Amino acid sequence: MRKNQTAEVRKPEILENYYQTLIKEGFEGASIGKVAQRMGIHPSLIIHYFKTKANMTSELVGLMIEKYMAPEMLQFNHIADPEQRLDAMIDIIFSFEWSRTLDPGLHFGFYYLSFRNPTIHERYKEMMHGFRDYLVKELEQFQQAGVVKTGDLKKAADIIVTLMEGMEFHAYFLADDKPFTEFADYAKKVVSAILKNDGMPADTL
Amino acid sequence: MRKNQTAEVRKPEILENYYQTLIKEGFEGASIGKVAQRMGIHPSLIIHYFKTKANMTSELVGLMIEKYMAPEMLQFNHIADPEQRLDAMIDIIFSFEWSRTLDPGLHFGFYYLSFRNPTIHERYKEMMHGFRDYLVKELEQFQQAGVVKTGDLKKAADIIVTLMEGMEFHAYFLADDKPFTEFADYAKKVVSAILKNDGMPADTL
DNA sequence: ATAAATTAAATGAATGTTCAGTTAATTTAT
DNA sequence: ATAAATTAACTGAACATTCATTTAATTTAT
Repeated sequence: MRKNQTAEVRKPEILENYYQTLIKEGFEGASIGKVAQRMGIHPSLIIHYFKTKANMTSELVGLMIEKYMAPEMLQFNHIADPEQRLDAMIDIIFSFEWSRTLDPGLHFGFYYLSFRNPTIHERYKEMMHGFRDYLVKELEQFQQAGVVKTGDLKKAADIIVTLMEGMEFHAYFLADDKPFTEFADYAKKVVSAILKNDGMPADTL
Repeated sequence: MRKNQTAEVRKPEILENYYQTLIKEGFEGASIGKVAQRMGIHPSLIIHYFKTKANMTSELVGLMIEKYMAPEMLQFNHIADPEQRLDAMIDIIFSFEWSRTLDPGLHFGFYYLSFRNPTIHERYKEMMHGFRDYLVKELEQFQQAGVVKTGDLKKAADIIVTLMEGMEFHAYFLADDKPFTEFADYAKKVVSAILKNDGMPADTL
């Protein structure tokens, strides 16, 4: 058996296998031993790199944030017309594919973990804030272009993120056999109405 | 020495202590031993009543659903004016107190559990459907009274439940130090606009 | 007396972590 | 350029715990 892998290669490799193990076994079922088994290495090697399981979990969140924050999907600079561009953005945010950027099961798992693990709570907050702030920045441009008319961009962005996260909840607990798009389309209409302010009185707050 | 209790008393007593242990220790930390210790009884007594830990967890969800489905808060038959009654209902659903009917940490925990435990998934789905259907029924009355003008009551109810659940997410990941009511008020405006249909184009779906 | 409530003791499996030692790669000194 | 020194990757075995569960015995209420 040969060795040779630098830490730079091994650590992400372990994290990737941890991620897959978490998807397969859940947080209760995912152990260092199983990750090691899956990789054909010794459990203590994982400890060697991460010291503790908690560290490894924390570093995994870091990796996930990177993935989440490099949104290849969210690129529509090729669309010239502002309204079309706005619609394209909303389309993507409420698309099935976008909702599956992260494994929904794990996503909920980390939510829950946040309630007892301050480090993960902080990291997840950063992730959500990052996306919200990105939205606000985008909305500002749409506002200048006259497409977005609502006044409180931050609250509008908050509603978008909240509804976006709610899509997964809805799909899992309320949608039954209905396709994802059905309710997502409705949510998109709501968001459009808020942003474009078609008699939407949300500004009269 | 401790007194003998009948199963009818013991079982809910154990479930209540399991609930509290879950809040304190989380799903990873809550063991039969800790529940027993907390009650001053022997761990095997818990097994005697529930056979397995999974059974106990499943029965706990049943108890929680009962609590959730007997909403003492949601009683406003004393309000005669339909619009005032509708507003009162929305006020309660988006209130801090309502959001804390169940411990939010546990709530998320059971969400996550649902992804790997079909029984709990089914029960939680029932719970959510139950609340959604209750809302639809209420909305029908408001519709007949002319207060609610939107056409698709089911989708409207879905949005309400989704936003309601989203409130907890928002409070925990986006709100920072802002009071719960600030964003909740905004969400209420959105919901009102959807229901009362002030130029809200969600119906043109 | 009998059945249910409760405890006692024990089991086996799985866990994260430690520690000592081995092997390969890299750096340093000559 | 090469041997020695050092660092890093890696393994193996053992650890101390904790866990859910089983079986058997004992207490208590009726």
